Amino acid sequence: MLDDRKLDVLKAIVTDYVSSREPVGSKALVERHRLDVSAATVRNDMAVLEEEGYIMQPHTSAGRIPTDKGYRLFVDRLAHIKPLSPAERSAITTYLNGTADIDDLVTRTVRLLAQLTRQVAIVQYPVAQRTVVRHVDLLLLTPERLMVIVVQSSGRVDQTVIEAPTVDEGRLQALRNRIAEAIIGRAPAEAAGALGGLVDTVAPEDRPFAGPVVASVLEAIAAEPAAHVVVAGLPNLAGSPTFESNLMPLLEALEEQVVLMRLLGEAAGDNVTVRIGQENASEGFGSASVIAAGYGKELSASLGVLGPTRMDYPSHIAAVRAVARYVSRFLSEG
Amino acid sequence: MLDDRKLDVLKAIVTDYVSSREPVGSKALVERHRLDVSAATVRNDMAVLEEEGYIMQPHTSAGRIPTDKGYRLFVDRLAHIKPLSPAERSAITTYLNGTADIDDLVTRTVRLLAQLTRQVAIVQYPVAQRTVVRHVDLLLLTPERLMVIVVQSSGRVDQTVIEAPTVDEGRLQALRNRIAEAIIGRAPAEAAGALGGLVDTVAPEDRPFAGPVVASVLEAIAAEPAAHVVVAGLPNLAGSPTFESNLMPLLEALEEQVVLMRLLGEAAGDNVTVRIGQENASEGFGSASVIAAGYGKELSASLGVLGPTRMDYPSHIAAVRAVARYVSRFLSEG
DNA sequence: CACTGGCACTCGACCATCGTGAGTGCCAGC
DNA sequence: GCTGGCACTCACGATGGTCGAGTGCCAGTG
Repeated sequence: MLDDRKLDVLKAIVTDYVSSREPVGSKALVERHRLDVSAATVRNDMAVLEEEGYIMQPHTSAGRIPTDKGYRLFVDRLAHIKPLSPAERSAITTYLNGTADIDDLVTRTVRLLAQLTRQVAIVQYPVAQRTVVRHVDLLLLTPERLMVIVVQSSGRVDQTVIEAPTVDEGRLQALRNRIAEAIIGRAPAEAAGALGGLVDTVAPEDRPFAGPVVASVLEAIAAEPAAHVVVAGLPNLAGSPTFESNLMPLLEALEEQVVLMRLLGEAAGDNVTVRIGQENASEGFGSASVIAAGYGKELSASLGVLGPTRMDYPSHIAAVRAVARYVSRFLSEG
Repeated sequence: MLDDRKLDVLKAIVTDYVSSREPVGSKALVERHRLDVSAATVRNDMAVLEEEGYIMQPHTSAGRIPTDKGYRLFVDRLAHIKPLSPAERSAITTYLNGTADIDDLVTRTVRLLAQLTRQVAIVQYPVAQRTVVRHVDLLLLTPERLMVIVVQSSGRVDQTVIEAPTVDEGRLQALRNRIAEAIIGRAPAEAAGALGGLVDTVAPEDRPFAGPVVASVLEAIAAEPAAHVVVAGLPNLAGSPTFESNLMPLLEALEEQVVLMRLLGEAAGDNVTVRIGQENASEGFGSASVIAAGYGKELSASLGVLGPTRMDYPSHIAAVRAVARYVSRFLSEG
């Protein structure tokens, strides 16, 4: 159905359209690519490609532009991932070296991606896959207020201030020790179970303060770390004529954490996934593509870039993959 | 120079232009406002106002629009702050009630402001004005790694994991107690001073691990909490023709924390400050106005909204002030 | 049979022209 | 000092015509 030359034509159309942003015609095509056939022949091929739904005309007597299906074929079979330039490679290392903590890492990563691809970058905060409770502290702030601190192996620290009836330091520490004994070294789910019966076993006179304390510990280990997402490179949207016309709904969507999460989707390992145009589950992203990859291992999540369907897939796929790998290495090395 | 009627005319021009977004002419003015004079008279007044630099014509034979100077006069002398509607008032309370922590408070506040004003909202994370060290904990994770936890009265918790030579629990706790004694209840600056000489007084054999521990405590209390700023309501920019033409530099600027901080400026107490057009220090915000207010007391910072110079000052000033006050109350009540 | 050159046709982009009307400044009169 | 009247200006939108890139089709050729 599609012989090699037709595939070449499609490939040429995609690359030309991506770089010129304008519908590409048969004549320009034979000039810019060594196709070794005449424009008329290319026209015939284009007619077939159009019939099959890989390309389309924005209006009669204009050049052709790729459809979602065309891009898909291009990404799956025609594009070979373009290795990063040395400059880009070194940008990644210099940008990420000297990272202080997770917050910093995420911030730097999202900026890096936005800069490398000149698209909108999206990075999800890594969430711990396995974590255990490592430390519990009860701390008298004032006679009526105490702070509950729970530290997990993931590095997560929850602290809550609660009101509680007056209690002396000794009984407080006794309670702390009992709680610590029950949950330290355990995963949140187990720990919650172990805490369940604990209140019943404390002396009745201690229950008024033990109750709230245990409750807040439970809350700390139960609370799903809010899956958090950060975005950078929004200015790059404004440069793209594709989006400029109706920026508003897009910007709106990009302020919604939920939408962003869905866009990144599930990413397994550091495989790069590409979602083109209508393939995106979310409303309003019909003319956008997302290139995403997972990163990290025990601490893991997704990152990616979003741009117009007319984007430079070979380069951007390489960039996303490289950044994901680098961040993974960074996380596992501490 | 400017009699009452001229001021009335200016006021009418500002309000009409804000609501209609179109240059306003003399005829429309007398029709929509009870000025009790003819259009010709208004034209004379407008000529004076233009001469004085309060209004201008985008082109000959078009209506007039206010200049920065005109808006300034309007804000300072003509506008009376419009009380919030009951709906808005209740929106504030329902939106902010049920706030869990500082993070949550900031996120909700910025969204609330964006929604109330339909402009870009900017909220700075509150930073502690006065804080004292409240708690120090040294925690053996593995024989070679220990976690240092420092809690300050601001609610801030720093935890760091450091590598240290093997040490037993007893000597570790002894060190903890000495550190605690030296710094608990003190402000960071004093505490740092008190810690300075401490290493010299520990037994020489303990120094290998005492050194790093003290260093990390110092770091925890020294580190300025990064002044952090969040933004919401960017979609509202896209709706405004003022900005739509050159969105890109604006979006770029709004991704820079430093720029945002400068835009909010120093806000004293909960006084509302208004910066109109060129009054903004930052480049590229010549056609934008910022309404900002401080909030909070011990924990304090600034918040505000950014929009086109052509914005509804009376309402937005009211909204910013109300939100700032509400958030302040929220913070002081715990 | 696939490819090519030629040709008529289509249709959006671009440009110049022109009428319209809102809005102005000025002036004489009340 | 205010008003009505009047001539003038100029952005805006509609109209229409030209231009050219690009197409589809067809007959001819190796």
